[in-house]
Amino acid sequence: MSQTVADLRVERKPKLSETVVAAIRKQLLAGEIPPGQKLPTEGQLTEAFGVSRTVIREALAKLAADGLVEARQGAGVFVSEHISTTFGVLAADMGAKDSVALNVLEVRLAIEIESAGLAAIRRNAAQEAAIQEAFFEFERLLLASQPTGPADLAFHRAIASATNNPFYVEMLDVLGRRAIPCDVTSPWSTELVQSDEYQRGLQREHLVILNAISAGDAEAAREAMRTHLAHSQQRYRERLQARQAYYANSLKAASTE
Amino acid sequence: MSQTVADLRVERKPKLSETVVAAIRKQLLAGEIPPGQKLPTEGQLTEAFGVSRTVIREALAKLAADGLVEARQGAGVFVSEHISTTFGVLAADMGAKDSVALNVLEVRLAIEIESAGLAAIRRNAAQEAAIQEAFFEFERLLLASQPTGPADLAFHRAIASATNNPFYVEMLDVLGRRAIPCDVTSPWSTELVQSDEYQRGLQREHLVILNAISAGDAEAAREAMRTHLAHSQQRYRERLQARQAYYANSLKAASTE
DNA sequence: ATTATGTAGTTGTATGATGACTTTCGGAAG
DNA sequence: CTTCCGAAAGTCATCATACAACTACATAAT
Repeated sequence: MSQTVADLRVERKPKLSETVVAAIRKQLLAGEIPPGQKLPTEGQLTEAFGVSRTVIREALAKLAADGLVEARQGAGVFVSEHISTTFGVLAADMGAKDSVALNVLEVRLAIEIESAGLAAIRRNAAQEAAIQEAFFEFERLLLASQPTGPADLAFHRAIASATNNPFYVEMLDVLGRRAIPCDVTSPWSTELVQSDEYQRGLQREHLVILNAISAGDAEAAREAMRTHLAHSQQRYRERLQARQAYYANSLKAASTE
Repeated sequence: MSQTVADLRVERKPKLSETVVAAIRKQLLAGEIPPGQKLPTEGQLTEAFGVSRTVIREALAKLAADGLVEARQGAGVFVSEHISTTFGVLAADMGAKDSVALNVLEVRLAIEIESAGLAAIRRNAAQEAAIQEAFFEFERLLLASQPTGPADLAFHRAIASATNNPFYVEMLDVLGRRAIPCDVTSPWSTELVQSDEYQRGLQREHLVILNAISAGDAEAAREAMRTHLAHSQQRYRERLQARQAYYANSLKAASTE
């Protein structure tokens, strides 16, 4: 049997509750609702999201399982105390400075290396499918010459999700917002970032990670992720130097003019 | 009688779905349904447990969130393949808070492993001395039969500091506040934690880490830290179970009174 | 002022129905 | 006989509604 072809056919089914979970989680991590405060009632959320109360309840149950919120019968659903404060402080500290960005990237490296190893051990079929889907989405965008940044982020996020430890995802969300290797919105994102060769290299590294996770080899997955992020670090440094050189040149050009 | 103080006890309202979750989880742990196999349908479970489908669905959603099962629309609910490695099996009877603590501890594990590796490479003389100092301080306190918790924390903190990346220290502070393996202030910190043999084991593991960092061997440092924290995880689980047993006993004693 | 009580609001549970998807099985075509 | 196709049954996902249990707050009674 040729299962290779069948493996490529991975169509994911996003459950409604999952999208609601993602939306609410985003708001909670952004600190839009202070800890200890009461969330909107299930009825209000039902109207806001345009889904039935069943979906809302399932989403809230998932968030409660993750420890982000806790429901009290008759009173309401409340934001847990410890979570938001934990990550809110970190997020506040991370300014837009590049020196900070490099350090943050290094912390993110630690998180992702371990999450890759755990994902290799704990992933289930659906989670593995999600990782594959992100990989092929990257491939598709690359062939279509479209920005691949979101797919790259989705790839790493799917891996974190496959650890079945919600904190890895939250950490990645908080850290990733500051230091994304493929941030195409950055002002100094020149053709270097979007070059085909550059992104091909990314995909090669992604493939090694994907294979290791699929094979359930934690050690190999960690090592693959380590080299991948180490390379990302290197590329990031090069881009910083390139920008620095650019400024230096423009400065010199201005002085000679 | 002043029941207000006694309200702190674990007289929470057990939701029906939680009961069902515990029952199914126990069956899964017992291996009554082999991995990859299909669970009874929601309808069958409603009859078996005598509750509504709402409760069954919520219970299954919680189990799916823990990574124990996965539901495929139109097909059924199946036992996940990699059960033994997830935290779900540990969270059998413990509350949500303990489960969160274990997850946080796992994230801290990722941070510390990498920080050990970086410390081995980047440490300067003063930082290496600080690590050694913390190590010997632990030794001194141990011989003096005094609490070693602070020294243990200082040891890990010195390593994080030796990475020359301030975020590692900050990260450790934030996470450590939640789940400190050597929290002597905990009510369930019995003689198990303070036993000489227990702390001797800690020191042996510390020594391996210290040697690797001094030798500048990043790989060895990471591996040593990994085993150290993995053991800490194991000890933490045992203490949670011990506390659980303690509460069960006190409850039984209260009922016979 | 304090206590008791009621009332509205919220979450927890039950029930029924419908849509979407998967599997299975039988029949038709080759 | 084998292969392909489609109908049908089984199952989860979602929706809608209703009631029960509980909480918080306002109100009334002492």
